[in-house]
Amino acid sequence: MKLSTKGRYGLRAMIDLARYSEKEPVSISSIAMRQDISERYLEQLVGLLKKAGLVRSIRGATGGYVLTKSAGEISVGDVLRALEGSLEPVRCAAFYSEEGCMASDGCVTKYVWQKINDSINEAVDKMMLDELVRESRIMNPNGGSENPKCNI
Amino acid sequence: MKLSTKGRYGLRAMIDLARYSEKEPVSISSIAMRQDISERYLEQLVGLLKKAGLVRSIRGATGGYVLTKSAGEISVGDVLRALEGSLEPVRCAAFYSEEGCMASDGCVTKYVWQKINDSINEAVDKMMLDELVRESRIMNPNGGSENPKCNI
DNA sequence: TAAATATCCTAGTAATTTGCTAGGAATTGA
DNA sequence: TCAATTCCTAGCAAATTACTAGGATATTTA
Repeated sequence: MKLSTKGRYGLRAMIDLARYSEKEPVSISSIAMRQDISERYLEQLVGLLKKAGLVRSIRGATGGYVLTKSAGEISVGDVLRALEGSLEPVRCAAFYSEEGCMASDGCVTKYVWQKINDSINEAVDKMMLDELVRESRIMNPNGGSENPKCNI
Repeated sequence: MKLSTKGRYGLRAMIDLARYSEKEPVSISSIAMRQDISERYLEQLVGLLKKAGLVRSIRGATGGYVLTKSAGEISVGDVLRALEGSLEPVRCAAFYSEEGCMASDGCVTKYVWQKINDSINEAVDKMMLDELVRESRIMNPNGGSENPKCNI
């Protein structure tokens, strides 16, 4: 039940991007430097955020990325699902996904997975990015990593 | 953010065990047959449940396993944590676990991981095993797998 | 007492997933 | 033109997962 580095790094990157993209587009390299994430790997993560429509890219020199919506309209859930694919604990946990399961009715544990799925989604969908950006400015006024010395 | 087969199979096994161990100990092989799980693999899973103190073993012929407490006193959370180790989405999400992280204060995302962790634990800790056993008897009165034809 | 049925313990291992690195093409501002 | 950027795909080592396997130990029953 662990989040991968995609989710962990990607959320940090997104907070950073939200924080620094108000005046001008933010480049991958600047996020990578501040957040201490491999530039090449981060490229791929931001690619996922773009594919999900959370960020927009500006190509060429002085290019970079900006949010497509305000930080107050983007939830942690939006970000994590864009990066991790889905947060459901089991491949059949979302009520709409019958993917590969013939049980549908006779399955007792499916009820459990759905409850877990619902509670995760509820938690992540009520945390919005602007709140985390505010937090970041307070905790780390001079900029830099959202989690200094974090080796997790 | 997926549960492994340990958690998935293990919870099914535990529901089965709770359902059939009222009169006599339940053997690994009978659970394995009903739930269609590899006997040898299931041995290991039940070993984890025993180590966590949720079941007690009776060795020798006619032996098997029984619950150490009533099914109403065992939560889904107890079972899943016994099997998966911890349900925290990131290794620093539980407020007590500073494991490997030097950030403690300056970390913005930790707040997010804690919220997710709390919501997962709240969900799994309020579902008790007896409820699932009741559900199982209704859905599947003749016994057999908790999730027939489930290939997940 | 021997056989059958259990749990118990540890090691090995193939397949999958993760967490990157690498190369290079395309775009754009100065 | 050139430097800085995004964009796209492939490859790959390390870790993890999901088992299988072998065999020791305990207990009941014939």
